[in-house]
Amino acid sequence: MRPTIKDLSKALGLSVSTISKALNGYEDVSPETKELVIKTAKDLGYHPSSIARNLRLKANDKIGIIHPLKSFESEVFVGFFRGLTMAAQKLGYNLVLYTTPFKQADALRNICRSHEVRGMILLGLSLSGMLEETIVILEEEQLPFVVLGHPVKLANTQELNFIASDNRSGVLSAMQHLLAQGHRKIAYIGRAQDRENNYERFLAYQEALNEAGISFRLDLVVDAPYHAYSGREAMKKLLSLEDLPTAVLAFNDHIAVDAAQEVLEKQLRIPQDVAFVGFGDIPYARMSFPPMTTVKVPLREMGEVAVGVLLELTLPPHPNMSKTFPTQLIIRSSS
Amino acid sequence: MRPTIKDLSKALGLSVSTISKALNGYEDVSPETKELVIKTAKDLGYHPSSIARNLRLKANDKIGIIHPLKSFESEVFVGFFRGLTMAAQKLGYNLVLYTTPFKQADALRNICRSHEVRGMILLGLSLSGMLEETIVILEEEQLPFVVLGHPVKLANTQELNFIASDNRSGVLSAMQHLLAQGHRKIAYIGRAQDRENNYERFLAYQEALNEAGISFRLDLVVDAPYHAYSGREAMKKLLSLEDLPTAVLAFNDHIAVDAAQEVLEKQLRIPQDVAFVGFGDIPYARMSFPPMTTVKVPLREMGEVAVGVLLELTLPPHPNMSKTFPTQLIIRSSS
DNA sequence: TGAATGCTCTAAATCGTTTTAGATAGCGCA
DNA sequence: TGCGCTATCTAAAACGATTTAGAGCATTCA
Repeated sequence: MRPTIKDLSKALGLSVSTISKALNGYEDVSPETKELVIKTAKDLGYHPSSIARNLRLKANDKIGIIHPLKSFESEVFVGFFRGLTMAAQKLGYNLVLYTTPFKQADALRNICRSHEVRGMILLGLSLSGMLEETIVILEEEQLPFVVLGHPVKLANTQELNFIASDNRSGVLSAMQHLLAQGHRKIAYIGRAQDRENNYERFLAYQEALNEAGISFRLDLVVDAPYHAYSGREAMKKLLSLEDLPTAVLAFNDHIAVDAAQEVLEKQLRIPQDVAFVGFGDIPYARMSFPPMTTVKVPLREMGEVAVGVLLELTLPPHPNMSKTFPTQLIIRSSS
Repeated sequence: MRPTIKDLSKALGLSVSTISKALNGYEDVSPETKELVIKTAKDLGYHPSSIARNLRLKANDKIGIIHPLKSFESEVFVGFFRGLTMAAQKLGYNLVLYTTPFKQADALRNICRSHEVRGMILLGLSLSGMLEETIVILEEEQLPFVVLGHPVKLANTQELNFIASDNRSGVLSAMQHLLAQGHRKIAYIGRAQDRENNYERFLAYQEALNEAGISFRLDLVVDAPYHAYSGREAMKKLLSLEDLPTAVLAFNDHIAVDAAQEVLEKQLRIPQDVAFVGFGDIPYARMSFPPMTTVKVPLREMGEVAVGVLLELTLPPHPNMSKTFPTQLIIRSSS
């Protein structure tokens, strides 16, 4: 069995409290004792039990992440994770992954009350419809949390803290890029009916068309559900039109790269026949052929900031700390 | 403040121990009392503190993962994470991410002794040279662990448990595929000097050449260090040779796709001028252009099995449980 | 000399559970 | 009536730390 503070106390003939104080830098321990305790602790290989400490202090060095099972399917989420781990590592915290769906409905309450994490970061819950439910519980339990990845505006809740990208300006810059190249028939592949990122990007697409005096064509908007081949399927629909688009703006890079594949296989050229712009700048946007023009979203930075904001939330007072990150158009050879 | 078991005890006029027993299905509590306690617990929103339980029971529902900061850069690791989260979720465990490098050298000892995880899964530590050091500590602390992703054979340690892919048969099948197409000048891009996966794959490459009666050409082997563009750089070297290779076997898909890009930009055709085979079958092997022929490694399954093996290790006795997973050649249009 | 002060140290409570050992009461039976 | 048995409940210790309140002792000052 590993030595506890009691073993150390016995070994030195000192009280448990003196040991604890010596180890935690209290003033009322003589320098000699302090030194002796530290040395003996090292010799015996003593390390305090973080579980016991947490119980006593109601504190901990962990940050929870609530995320759906499929998080690791998406390069975007992986980008967030990159930032989350970096920030956590830098600040001395560890990440605990709580993968939804939870077994029981109140497993989350359990976690909240057990003081095992300092707060929660919510990732990708909106797709599975878990977001609202989760937020209600977290607010009731008064556990700080941050929503990472998209804007969120809910009725019946306090003001929420979220970390999102500036979808509007991102799409506008992408559209301006395409418009400047003379494109007038620009298709959009992505969900139009959803909320959050989907909605904001689609809205901005329409706004850009409007601004340019181009009338919106419903047949140039194709829905792309969340699965691996939705880009190709959408592109097939677009290529079957009478009046073909000359450019495609996709909701994300994954869809864009997938759609581009379909175009290449049909022996069409990119960007001469169809130009492409994605969204996100995931690593493979650059690895794809041709390299994909895209709107860069600072995924890693957003993850890092999420951790920072969460930790600030743990120290009241905390005004709303939502942050929207600027995006940047990265022009590659697909457009 | 959240209700504790004491609050419940006061509210019901029953002793703390009765509450605890009622909630934990003991036999010496009357059915009526049991029902009442459960109902009241629900009404008051009582949930036991997992921290306190863990302290008392010296148990927990967490599995630790020690991994380098750059894990999320690699699709291979992300594939492992996919399996890890799936298995953990299914079995009711949560994952705790310990991102190396640790602050202090003995932070790991700390974790081991605090009983905060049931065991550790080691991911990608060999690259940073942390593997041996970590293993020594884990063995000293007697915390069960599993190495995921590559074979490992260390001196001075007990027999280790690892989860790896069958590199040899994977490379042999890839080489047979290329040889069957008549390729004789097959290049290899990857690290030849390293241990583990690198070494095994390179060895199998040589073995296949040997078997086919083709003499090994040193100029057809190009080192590819671990960074984003190493595939392109290696390919540049290969394309500057007098006697060009007609096929390329890459250490992994990332390198293969990157190298293929270079070929395409030089206006060469794939697979007519140069055929490609990767290793791993990460998602973008299929998304790349042209879709990449590759050796599929069951990343997700390996992650799942790692969790299973680790949990078995926590219940003695445990013989060596290393597992090597079969691979599968997936032929796409790059070859 | 006596009181006050300062320096170390310790006892004991506490965090929220689980579990062992024992208490109490009711009941049947001789 | 008294004994033993069963069914139900409780007291208290334990897990491993931190922290408050106070004890003991030497020194200093009036």
